[in-house]
Amino acid sequence: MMTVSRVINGRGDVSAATRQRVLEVVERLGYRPSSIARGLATRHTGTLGLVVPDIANPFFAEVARGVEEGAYAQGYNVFLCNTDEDPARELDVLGSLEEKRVDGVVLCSSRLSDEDLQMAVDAYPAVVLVNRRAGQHVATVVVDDVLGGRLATGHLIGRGHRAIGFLSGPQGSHSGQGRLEGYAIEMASARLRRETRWIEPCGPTAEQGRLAALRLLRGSGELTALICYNDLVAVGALHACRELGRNVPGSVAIVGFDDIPVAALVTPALTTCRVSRHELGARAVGLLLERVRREGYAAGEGEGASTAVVALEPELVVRASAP
Amino acid sequence: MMTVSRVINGRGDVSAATRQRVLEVVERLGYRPSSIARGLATRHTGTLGLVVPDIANPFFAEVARGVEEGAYAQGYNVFLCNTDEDPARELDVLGSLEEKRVDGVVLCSSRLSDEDLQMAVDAYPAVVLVNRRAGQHVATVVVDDVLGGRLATGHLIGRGHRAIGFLSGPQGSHSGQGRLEGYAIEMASARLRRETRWIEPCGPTAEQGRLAALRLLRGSGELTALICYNDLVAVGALHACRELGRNVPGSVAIVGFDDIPVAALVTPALTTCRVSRHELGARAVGLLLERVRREGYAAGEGEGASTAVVALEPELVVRASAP
DNA sequence: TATGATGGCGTTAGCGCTAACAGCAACGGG
DNA sequence: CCCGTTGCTGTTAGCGCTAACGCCATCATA
Repeated sequence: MMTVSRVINGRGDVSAATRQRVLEVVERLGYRPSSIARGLATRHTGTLGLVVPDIANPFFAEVARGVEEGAYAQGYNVFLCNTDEDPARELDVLGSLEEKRVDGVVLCSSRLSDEDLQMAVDAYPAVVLVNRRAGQHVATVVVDDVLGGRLATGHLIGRGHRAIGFLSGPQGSHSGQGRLEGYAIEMASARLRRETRWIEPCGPTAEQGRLAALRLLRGSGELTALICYNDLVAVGALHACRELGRNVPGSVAIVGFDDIPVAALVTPALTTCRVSRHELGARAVGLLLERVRREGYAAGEGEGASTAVVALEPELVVRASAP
Repeated sequence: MMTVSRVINGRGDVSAATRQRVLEVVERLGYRPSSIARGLATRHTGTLGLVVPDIANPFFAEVARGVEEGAYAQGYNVFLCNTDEDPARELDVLGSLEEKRVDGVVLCSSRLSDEDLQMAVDAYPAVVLVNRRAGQHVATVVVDDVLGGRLATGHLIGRGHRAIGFLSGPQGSHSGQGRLEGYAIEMASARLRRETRWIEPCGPTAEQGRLAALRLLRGSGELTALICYNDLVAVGALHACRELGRNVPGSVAIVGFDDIPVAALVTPALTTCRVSRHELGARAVGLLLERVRREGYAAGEGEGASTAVVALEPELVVRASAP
């Protein structure tokens, strides 16, 4: 029995002959070692938790893909949990993952209060946060939204636009704030005028984007470009321009964010700011597994302390709506 | 220890006083029973496997959502696995799920050969197939594509169309075949002429849809309507019509399949045939848990034998492209 | 009063693995 | 010839839980 274990885990010394014999029997019996018995004995389960608001949201679906791929490559399986943006449910799934004794957790866009988040983080052997920060010493992967805002704004300024509007998305949105900040920075550094009325909050949907764009364009006819919170809002803005008889990009240039699939399919195709969501997930699971391994194999505080906070840089995809 | 177990699982007789005392201690210690130790003892892990080609594909993401929701509601956690449409990888993840001793598996669009599929199905306590059949006695949830094809075709016929083209998608596609069959049935029952050249296969992308639509419309100018394999192809057809100067829906009506998010956002908005992907997942996990429980609690062949094959009925969403 | 039939709780064993150590050959250097 | 060393394999104990049983009170029934 012990020898079998040694063969299967490839650890310890076993003669080639015995190894061969064991492998044959294993093959013949179709024997599969029980991961859960092993987990009980070793205190490592080879499982990770992935907590997202909603896997049906393409953003998180792609992140999940990145996470799963990385985990699979290293022999881990991942538990998928949806929180529905509900903090109570989030706590609940985190609890169930704890009972399942996962080796680590990737926690996306947590809606937990700072204290609850801290408690949750402490409860696990390893945690990586995505799109949410919690102090310097907890591993985190975020999108550099300020840079995104700067890229979009800088591109438009470079094309000669001076009066640039901003559909800033939901008031509480972290990414919206960051993008707006980038916009402000770039406008300021180009010494361009900024008007508060050029900034219009809106819901994150095409319809709400359309309405907000109508308000903005009617109220401030001088605008020649619009930066939109995300691509759905940008699509709404496109519809608004059509309604107002304003040509895109001739009369109004439009830039979106995220590069969702529709972005390339609407007419005119959207110029948009993208970050690889797949990479977001891949980096997160990379950080996580690094920590899991350190915890697992070298319990002695390795102190190799890799970067705890990774900020992914977005890039601008230039298409017809703002060439 | 045994009493604690009884309290936590709510089974067996425990006095109210003792229960209270146990619960207090559990609370104070922040004790979490180990799911894996329990799993080892009971041979039930409270975990399910979900195997999909690619979670980044919105179709499967929504199915996954349905599955996860149903599982969560019943206290199960789900392992997410991507196969990348690669049979070898599919076998591999199925193996790892087996080692994790999942209580059941939802297997989506399996690319396995019939024998491999059968072996995989036999290896688990419970399996439900989605979008793939494997004999009458293995539980399955599928989309009624024939009905979908009939709905799309019937709608067009009802609007007076007589010459209806069909962009039938990839040659090997199961759903494409079904939809085409529905088309044939409906055309026949309306005693309409059918031409082989009205049927044009194509890849499942917008670009390939565009090219196929160009071929079809140029070759058969008499067509007044196009049924498209899916919405992406339909978007391509829309572009093709624009290129050919043919108004949609005035000169050509277009119907797609799936109702992906773009469908409502393009102009004109797409008439399309939709089935709730969320429900697909929900039904699958429903069937699965039914079987898991039967296996688990009443080992005696309950023979309650609920329907093994569920076919979900699609519905037509009428929008501007084929009013 | 003897006789079950409970209700409440403890004991024992074992789920399937692995860590840690123990044993035993064979071998080479002193 | 002894002793350490290395290479291979077996033994023991225990990971944290629960199934199955056993034991003792208590209580209603014959």
